[in-house]
Amino acid sequence: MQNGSSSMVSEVRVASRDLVRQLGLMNQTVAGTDLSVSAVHAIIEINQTDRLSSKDLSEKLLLEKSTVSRLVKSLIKRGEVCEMRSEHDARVKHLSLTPIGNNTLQFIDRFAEAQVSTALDRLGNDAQAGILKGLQDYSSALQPRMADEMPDRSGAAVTIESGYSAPLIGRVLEMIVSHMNRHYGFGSSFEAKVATELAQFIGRLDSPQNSIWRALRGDEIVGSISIDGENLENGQAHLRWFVVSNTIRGGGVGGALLDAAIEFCDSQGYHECHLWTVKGLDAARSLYERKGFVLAEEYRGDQWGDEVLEQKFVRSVG
Amino acid sequence: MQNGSSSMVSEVRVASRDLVRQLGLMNQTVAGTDLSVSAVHAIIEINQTDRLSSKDLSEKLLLEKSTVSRLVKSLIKRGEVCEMRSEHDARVKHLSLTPIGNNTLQFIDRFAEAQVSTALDRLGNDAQAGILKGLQDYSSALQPRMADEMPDRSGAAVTIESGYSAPLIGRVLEMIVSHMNRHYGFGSSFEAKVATELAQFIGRLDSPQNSIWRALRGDEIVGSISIDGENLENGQAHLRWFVVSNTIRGGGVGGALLDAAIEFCDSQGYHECHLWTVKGLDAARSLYERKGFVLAEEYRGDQWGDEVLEQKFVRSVG
DNA sequence: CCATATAGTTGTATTATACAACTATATGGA
DNA sequence: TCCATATAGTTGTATAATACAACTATATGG
Repeated sequence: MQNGSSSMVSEVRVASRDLVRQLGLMNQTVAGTDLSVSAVHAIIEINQTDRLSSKDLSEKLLLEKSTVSRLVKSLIKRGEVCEMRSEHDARVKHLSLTPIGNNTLQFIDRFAEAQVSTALDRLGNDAQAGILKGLQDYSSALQPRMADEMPDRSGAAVTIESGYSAPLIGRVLEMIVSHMNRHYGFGSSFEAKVATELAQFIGRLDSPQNSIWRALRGDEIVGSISIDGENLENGQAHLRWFVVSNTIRGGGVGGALLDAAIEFCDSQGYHECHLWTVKGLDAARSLYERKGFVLAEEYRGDQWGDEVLEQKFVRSVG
Repeated sequence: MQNGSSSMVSEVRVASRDLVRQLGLMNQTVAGTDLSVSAVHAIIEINQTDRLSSKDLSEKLLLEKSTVSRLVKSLIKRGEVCEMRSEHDARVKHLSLTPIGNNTLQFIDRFAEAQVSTALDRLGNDAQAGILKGLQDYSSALQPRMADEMPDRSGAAVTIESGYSAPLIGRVLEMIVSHMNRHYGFGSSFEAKVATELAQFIGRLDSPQNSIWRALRGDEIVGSISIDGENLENGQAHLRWFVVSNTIRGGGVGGALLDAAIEFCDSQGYHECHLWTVKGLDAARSLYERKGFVLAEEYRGDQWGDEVLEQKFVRSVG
């Protein structure tokens, strides 16, 4: 497992910050227009995709749907965009640019093209190609990858088993703690806390309210998830210690673990299943939301040691 | 003069947009925090520079001073930043991070480092280096360059002369029209308009209210500027047709032309000098502001043909 | 000494983002 | 077929950010 070197990472960050400033991304208006970044992106996307809906736009811009709804409304008011109700689904509206919107798009294109080509003209062809490749590699590498969307490089089959097998506690600790240490600097007190609670939980596995699953690649434990039915109020399950090894890419391991946990909750008749995570783990969030979890709360908390921005997700049954 | 190819430019733009979205730059909060992009940048800068003032910060972030003042005020209120009045200048306050601010900085660093290294780890060392170099090249190439800050590649001396010499109208037209065509798509009607007005103005050069200057490199006209004293109200001069050739880099040609025009205005007793420009020409804007021009108005206008976002700058004497 | 410049603050206006609740329409299982 | 639930989009609400302009306090140089 190779890490980008600390100096390389720092320098990428410096360059990224510089780009943000040069491109005016902190300013209220961009591209020589009186439009925001989001509005400029929206206009470009609306032009590029036939029959684009607000939902599509929200997904492309990675913005919340109400934000997009208001953005579209504002652009319609300016005369830049018009909408037409879909013939197939009366809820959906297809967005397109008006002639005014097309004028604005042309202006934006000229402005941006001039800006970029002015920059590129200062450099030779090799450097230009390097810029393009670097930007493309970086942006695609930044894409959140859901565990079950990436091809498994090892090619070995992974199975999901319920119950304990050695060295489950150690493996779970290793995977969780190395991740949290790397991302949040959590150290020994964090690991001690998790170990104590997990060990205590394993001692409670004989209770039908609790269960644990492990993902196995051969004999190797590469993932785990637990449902603790004794930790919250009656009728509420606590999804805990959900982790997939960094060596796993794809194969749907995370999704399968989550499915197993959810099926257990439903068959046990839990009304709700709660989990806590740290803001920013977008891949995990996507997976939770796909499985019916909804963000219930967000706060600064220290349940994992140091203070982080915590999110609580809840999946409710009826 | 080589242009970045149209396809190359488009692809750089696509990748840039994608980066904006992946990095969450359109979102209200970033880096797993409840802070804005600007606040995160501010915290990082305050940590990096001893005795940083608000003015310094405003220059680094490329944000307006009142925005920075409020941003700092907000961070102080949150307990992240403290300020200390300078011993040398009672107006200046030096900013530093509090222990709370340092905690936040550490969180941001970990978050960003994990994000970047997660992305970089997906790629080999060559691609990582390519990303870094591409980002660095692009951001530095995007830096606005003032004409008089860039070394003159030709090495030949440029002189400023007043009055007309052939083919002044043609050269001014060529420089202005190719620039505006490239940046804004202005075409034949624009050129006809400029030619008519410039030719008419040359016919008015015998009036002591008007004057024109040209920058000469040998016999070649590489820049020009005009003051039209009959175009606005009494006491107001109209600075028109200011242009420097793309082949000129540095040598202070733009500044020298502007100085000549300003000296003329002052000696003629004009109370004000007005000029119009297009929003987004940051290099020109810097130069104007350095010479005492102040943004007076900004609006959508079409004085140059197609509709653009126009800015009017005014330099007042007493 | 004083007109002017400068660093920073405040007045004012506008706008953008997101959580939550709501409305209208679609869907699929009983 | 019906109805509980899901979905696309809108609105309520709150908060915060950005910038032009005017102001206050301090510095500067003729």
